[in-house]
Amino acid sequence: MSQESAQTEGIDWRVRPGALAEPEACDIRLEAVMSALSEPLRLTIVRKLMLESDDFDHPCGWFNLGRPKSTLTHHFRALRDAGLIRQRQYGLERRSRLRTEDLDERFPGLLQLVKNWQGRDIV
Amino acid sequence: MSQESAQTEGIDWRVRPGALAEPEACDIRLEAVMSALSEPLRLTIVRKLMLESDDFDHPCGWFNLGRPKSTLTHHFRALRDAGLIRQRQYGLERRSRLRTEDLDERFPGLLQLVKNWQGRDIV
DNA sequence: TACGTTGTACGAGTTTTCTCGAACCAATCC
DNA sequence: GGATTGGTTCGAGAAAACTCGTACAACGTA
Repeated sequence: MSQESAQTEGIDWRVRPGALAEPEACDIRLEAVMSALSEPLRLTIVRKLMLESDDFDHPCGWFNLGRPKSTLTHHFRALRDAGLIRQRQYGLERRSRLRTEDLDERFPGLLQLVKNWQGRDIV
Repeated sequence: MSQESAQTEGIDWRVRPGALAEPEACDIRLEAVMSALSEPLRLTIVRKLMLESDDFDHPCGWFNLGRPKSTLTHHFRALRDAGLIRQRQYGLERRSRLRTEDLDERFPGLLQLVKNWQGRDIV
């Protein structure tokens, strides 16, 4: 899914300027969400967004994940493609936020599972 | 994890005769569960067990999945290793049932997500 | 004993995912 | 302009997952 083709896929970039391509809420698939959350690093990201974000958007650096930038790009893209996070361009930074409303509506109870997760320390 | 070593891992085969090695309820990991459920065929299996099993155990053939036997072995083992199903040997058949109580206790709401799943038809 | 049934183990081929370096791009700031 | 910053893309290597054929084992039955 490219940003160029997103217009034809129903995403209105005039309403959410700077937003990167993502699936519509109704197109978020359970398999994709499960797959995205099967990775400890991505679980960490989602959980941190949920517990510490205070409704603001955060750039990748905020997460302190201790991995090279290209690795982070990979995982954030996986989360965005699966419909878990929304990313917007703010100047240099690409800020992420959890799609809480969409996920709660589509998969009620899912985020609570992530919230209760006790992962082994990765970082 | 082999059946031989399971005794030392805390599974008491005298209490659940014929049961194959599986993780204890408290050892079921969210990542593993998510990974197991990221596969449409396995989602299908779990959902079918949940909706149609009537509390009985079912052999692989019951599911009518239209895949070679070795493929099914692979997926059922993945589900068992992740802690989603329990398998017991009944003579020739290896019957599977969902670990509903364990899953509801450990990850409340998870099974409901699977229940609501609308997968594309695979079979 | 021979056969059909249910399922395992092994191995191979294919595909996907993860990881990360290197080069690069765009915005900001001195 | 030049350096810094936050991030992308590409490509490659390594690891994992999926699929399936083949061979095999155990059980029941004719």
